[in-house]
Amino acid sequence: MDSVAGSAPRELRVRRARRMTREEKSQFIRDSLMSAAAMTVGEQGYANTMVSTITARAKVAQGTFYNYFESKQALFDQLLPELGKEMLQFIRERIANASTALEREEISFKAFFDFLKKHPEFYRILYEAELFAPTAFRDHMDTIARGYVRFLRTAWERGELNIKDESELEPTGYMLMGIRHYLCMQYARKDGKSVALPEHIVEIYKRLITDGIFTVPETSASGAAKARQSRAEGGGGGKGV
Amino acid sequence: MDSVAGSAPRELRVRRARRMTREEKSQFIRDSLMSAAAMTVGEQGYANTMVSTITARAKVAQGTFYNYFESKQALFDQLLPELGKEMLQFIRERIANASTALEREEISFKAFFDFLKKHPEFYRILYEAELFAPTAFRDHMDTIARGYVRFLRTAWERGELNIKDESELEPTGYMLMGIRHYLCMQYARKDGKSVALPEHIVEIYKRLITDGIFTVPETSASGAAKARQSRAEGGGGGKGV
Amino acid sequence: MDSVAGSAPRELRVRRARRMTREEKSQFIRDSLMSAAAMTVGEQGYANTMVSTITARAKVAQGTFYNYFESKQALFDQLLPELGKEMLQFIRERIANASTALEREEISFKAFFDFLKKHPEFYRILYEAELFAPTAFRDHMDTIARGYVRFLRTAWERGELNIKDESELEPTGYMLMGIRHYLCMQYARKDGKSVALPEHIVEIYKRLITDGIFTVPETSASGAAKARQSRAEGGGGGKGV
Amino acid sequence: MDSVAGSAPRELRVRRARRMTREEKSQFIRDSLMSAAAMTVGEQGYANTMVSTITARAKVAQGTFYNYFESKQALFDQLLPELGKEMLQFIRERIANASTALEREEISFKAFFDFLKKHPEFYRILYEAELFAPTAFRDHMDTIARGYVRFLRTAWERGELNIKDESELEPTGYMLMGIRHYLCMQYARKDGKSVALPEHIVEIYKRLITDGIFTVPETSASGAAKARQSRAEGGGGGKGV
DNA sequence: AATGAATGAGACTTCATTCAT
DNA sequence: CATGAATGAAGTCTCATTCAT
Repeated sequence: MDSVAGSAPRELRVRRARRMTREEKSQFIRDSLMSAAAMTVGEQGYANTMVSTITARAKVAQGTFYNYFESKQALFDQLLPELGKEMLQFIRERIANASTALEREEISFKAFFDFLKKHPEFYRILYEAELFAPTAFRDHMDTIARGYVRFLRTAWERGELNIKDESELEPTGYMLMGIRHYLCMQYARKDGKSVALPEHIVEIYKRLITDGIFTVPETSASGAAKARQSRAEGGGGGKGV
Repeated sequence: MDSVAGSAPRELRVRRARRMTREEKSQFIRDSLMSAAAMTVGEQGYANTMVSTITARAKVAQGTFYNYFESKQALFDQLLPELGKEMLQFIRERIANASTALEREEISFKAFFDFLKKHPEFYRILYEAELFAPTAFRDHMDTIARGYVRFLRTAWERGELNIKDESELEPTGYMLMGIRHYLCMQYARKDGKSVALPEHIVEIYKRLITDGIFTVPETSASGAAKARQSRAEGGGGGKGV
Repeated sequence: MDSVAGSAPRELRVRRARRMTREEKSQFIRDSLMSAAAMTVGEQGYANTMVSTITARAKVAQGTFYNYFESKQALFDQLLPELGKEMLQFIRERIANASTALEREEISFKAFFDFLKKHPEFYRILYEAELFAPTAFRDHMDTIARGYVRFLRTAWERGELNIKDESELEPTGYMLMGIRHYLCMQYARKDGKSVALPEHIVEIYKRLITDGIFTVPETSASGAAKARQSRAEGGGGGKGV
Repeated sequence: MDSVAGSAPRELRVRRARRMTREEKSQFIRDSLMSAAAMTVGEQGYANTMVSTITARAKVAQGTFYNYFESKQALFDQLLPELGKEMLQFIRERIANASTALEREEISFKAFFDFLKKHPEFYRILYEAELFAPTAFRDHMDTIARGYVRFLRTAWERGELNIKDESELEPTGYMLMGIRHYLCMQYARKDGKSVALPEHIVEIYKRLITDGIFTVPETSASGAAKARQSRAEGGGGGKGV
């Protein structure tokens, strides 16, 4: 399947239907079902997605569904993995030529939202999976987290990270994932549909992950605090001194 | 109601039932229903929570439910607001004597997880509400975000924040909310139940919000980058270089 | 009870409540319930009349209902008899000074519709009773029919009726009742509410009961036919010859 | 469908079930449901007819019901139209060779009761529809009334009617309908079941619609009155003078 | 394999009646 | 007696899954 929810050239395919081998046809139906399910879940959520809706959309009979999937749940369990793989591939291609860790994270961050724009259904498929396809959700989160850990470890070894211990890598990854989710929820959705993330949100994201948010209070009088203080002066923008 | 889902000393109360006035009894039943609903949603999620389960748990007849709530959905819509208010109160009491913004955020952060430990059902009630009580969810999120904005603005005016423009306050709030959610999801849940957040996670959280994660690359050669560089030297801990 | 559904001077009575004896109060509540039931049935029909609606309207508690009536059905069973008696009384007063049978029937006919205008709820109370208070309905119909039989017999003995045998009296009564019902249904109802019967309908009614509808065909060549023929000529109005 | 409520040779059909095509089977089930509903409504009334009763009687699962009808109400709304059409067809066939208007009305009148004997359930289906399928009821009544108007107009144009103005046609139709209903109610029902209408009732009906009931009093001294007087003498049967 | 109708468990909700105060 | 909340039986409808063709 090229794309779970891709609005593939159905007509073309249908016209060729006669020439399809048995296996091709079988594959085509499976894809149709997955695609129909993805679109429906994207629009209505898992809870409101009925087998009858999926099959109607895929233009097959209800019974056919059960020739391809054990149950509705079985399909749900495959939805996120398939689309998730696509997403990872999509992002991977973008970050290929990033030089620094920060740059890479920025590209990845943007790519995520670009993917979402291309696959608006992904938002619900992903975030509702915690409830309706918990295993798939866990796997996906693990995969993403592992990816982060790998990436962060490399960066850390190059001194590009404010991190002391290896054990901080995973939590850091989850924090970044949480940020992504919430910025997505708040700034990349409109009337239940995915839209592009405003550019300035990207900037704010960048600042958080580079500069943090809070300045360390004077009282601690640490070297770090001093450095931060100087940074605040240099960077300007602080309201008072 | 002391607590929506408080596993109050039911037996004791029941024994006193005879002395309850009508109004007290009415209040008691409403509380029982809310409490039963909260517990059930906390354990099974909104989707698997049936009126019959709630009433069985509250030890009343099914019909009684509808003397107190218009519909199952009506109760669902009240679940998060009630518990959410409690949570806010709980946190507010803790942050009363925080001096700096950072300290305040830390206390608030910890308090959230303490509340969760006390009310393990809150996790699902809160995060599944996006699906099953969308209005309540939105309201809650707005409330929290507004709280953050207020708090952050004050901090910002005191120069305790790395923020240039007021418009960054809200996104910043959402990012912090996202972090909280994901740390909660990953580190404060065990077998579907809420557990305490490990102490070291708090530390990592603190670092992120103060120092950020990534160091700015040399190439940009900005003042901020320099400062950061010096900080990295002073603070030590960077593995490489 | 002066009137089942009479919009009696409630306020007045309430003001006097303190002076009511126990029995008066009891009577007042019963009347209120009957009245509330009558209005509700008149507006919504028996099927949609709930005990809670009745008691709310009568401004008493639900439980009070069962101090006055065995069950909802028991009240339903009394509704038609009470209002039916009123109707009969109302009509009886009007026909007191009719001289001929025809005149009497006309007055009675008109009085029925006048009563209906005064008690719009009577339509449903009466005609839905066939379903929801069958015994009361049967009794009512029997009563009306007996009244007709008595009246018709007298008229017949005076030679004012085209009837050969006593056994025709009852069916004749029922036919008149059916006519009344259907003219009522079709011409004295507007948007589910009772309205006045147009005057010309009364005229048509009169003609039917005096002249019949159909002229007897020539072929029978009976004396009656001849007479009728002459009547047709005299009365004019036949379109052709 | 041959007949909505026809107690068709089910067993025979079932034995043939294997040979039924899908469409036939589908039609068979729909018929079974309609038939079961008709019988049940005929016996118990709309109010006491439950989906479970219908499906049990039709020997299908409850869910099957909803493959054929949107809701219970939807079926109710179709019950009268379907059976009503049958009734009209039944009557139409009978009146084909009536020569005079009076004869035609007599045949139609009798045919109605014959139909009722064949379809005892029709009584409740028809007359309870005013409450439980109001639109269908109104439509049916309109149809019947229009039929009457058409028929009466023709008769009137041939001079077979005692009517002066076209506007009297419709009310006349309704009066005849009302008579039919009440004679049916009183004389063609026994223990809630439809039975044949006694022959002498037909005679009484005929007299009413030809001769009317009341004789016009002398005082008016009109030609019509005189004619009627002579008729009364000629026809004999008046009890005395 | 495709079809699409049949199945039936199970959820929500209503409301007459009961009952403790 | 009045109150009004509690009760629970009963009914409608949904939809995942099965099954005969």
